[in-house]
Amino acid sequence: MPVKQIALVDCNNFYVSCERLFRPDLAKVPVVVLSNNDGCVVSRSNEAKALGIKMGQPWFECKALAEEHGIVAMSSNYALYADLSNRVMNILGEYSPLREVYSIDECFLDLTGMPKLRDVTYSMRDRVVKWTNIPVCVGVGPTKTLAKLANHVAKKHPRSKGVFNFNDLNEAQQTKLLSQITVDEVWGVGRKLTKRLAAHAIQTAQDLRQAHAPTLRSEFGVVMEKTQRELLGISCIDLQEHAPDKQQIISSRSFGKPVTELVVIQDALSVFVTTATEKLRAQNGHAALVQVNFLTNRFRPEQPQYNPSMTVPLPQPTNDCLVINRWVHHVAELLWRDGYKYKKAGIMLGDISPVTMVQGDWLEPVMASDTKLMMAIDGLNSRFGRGTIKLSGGDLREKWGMRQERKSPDYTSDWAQVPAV
DNA sequence: TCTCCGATTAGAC
DNA sequence: CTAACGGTCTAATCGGAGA
Repeated sequence: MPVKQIALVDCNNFYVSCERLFRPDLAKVPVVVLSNNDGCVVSRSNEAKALGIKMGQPWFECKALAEEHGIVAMSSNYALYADLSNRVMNILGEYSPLREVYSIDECFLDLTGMPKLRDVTYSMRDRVVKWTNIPVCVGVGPTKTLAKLANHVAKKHPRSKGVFNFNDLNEAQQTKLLSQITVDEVWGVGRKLTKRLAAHAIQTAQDLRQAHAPTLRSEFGVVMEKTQRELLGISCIDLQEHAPDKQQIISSRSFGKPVTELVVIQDALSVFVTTATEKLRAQNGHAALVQVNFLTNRFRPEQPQYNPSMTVPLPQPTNDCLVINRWVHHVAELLWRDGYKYKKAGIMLGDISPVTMVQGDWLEPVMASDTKLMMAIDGLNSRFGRGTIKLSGGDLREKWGMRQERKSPDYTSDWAQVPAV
């Protein structure tokens, strides 16, 4: 069996690249995109990276530097990113039916056996930029982990012109390359493991590859063992063409300002229930438990802290937002304590299983009336926009909604906001 | 003592 | 001028409860 050719295509600075699409004036300017609530930096242009802005850095910490250098910061616009992501993924899907959309900006493709592979990978890169204006890099290797590393090489070395194939290296070249890559660049090795590995004198990808396997297994567990085998070219992580159904669905948000009233949190929770049950119904599931939690601001340790959470089993599994909302509101009352500044709240739907049609009659499957109502709600919301039909009327969003002071217009979902040509 | 289950940890992006 | 540090998800592992 020939060696596999697994490609990882990764969009460069994805959110920033999306924002630049409709703002060509930002092409050479340092740009960052902020997380929800304008909290921290989640995407940086190369110029912003060069100025020392760190991934995940709180935005207020960057403000002085930003003003000094004219860094442009944007609130995140997920509708825009999701739309552009779909366009990129559709283009890539034409190169191979064996495609795993791994994240909003990354995609694995199995290109094994493809003639003129080198030309194909360059063509992918060119076509995506040409058709979407989103620059991407392509890494190829015999396993997903090595494809990831190859992508890292493609990004880092300008000489590669955005494409790098690990399979083109001989044994000695592989060893040399992996010795130059620190172990924290390896997929699955994060901050904590990097430290623990260092204690075993494992500093580079090559160190990890040639470490004593049984020791690695007993000290670091099966995940690390798989990572090592993947570095050796033995595939342990399969391509997942179809995303599996979710086992749990979370909806939570930090508030724009501290919340001190139960009704305000209740209002937020209703919105969370709406979005969570929409996702649940989209995968044709129902949940058997729901969890509610509140959090105070952990970055203000001088303020009184209270982070309650309660899980309730539902008497019957359901995906009905009205039913779940009643439980959530009830639990919220039980958890609530006056005198705290709440910073965040959320719900989690768990113990999810597929809905099986209730068979009441051999000819006519019975559909509960609440199911029909939910389908009607989903239909209207998808046709006329999310929020057309929603729970609870209290217009309290202003009291908890997130800060988004620098959001770009909805270019791809609202004609009225597209700039005139 | 073993098994099950919820909570915790570590990772990714 | 407020207030000023994300959100979702999975798999593995840990630790206590109950059989």
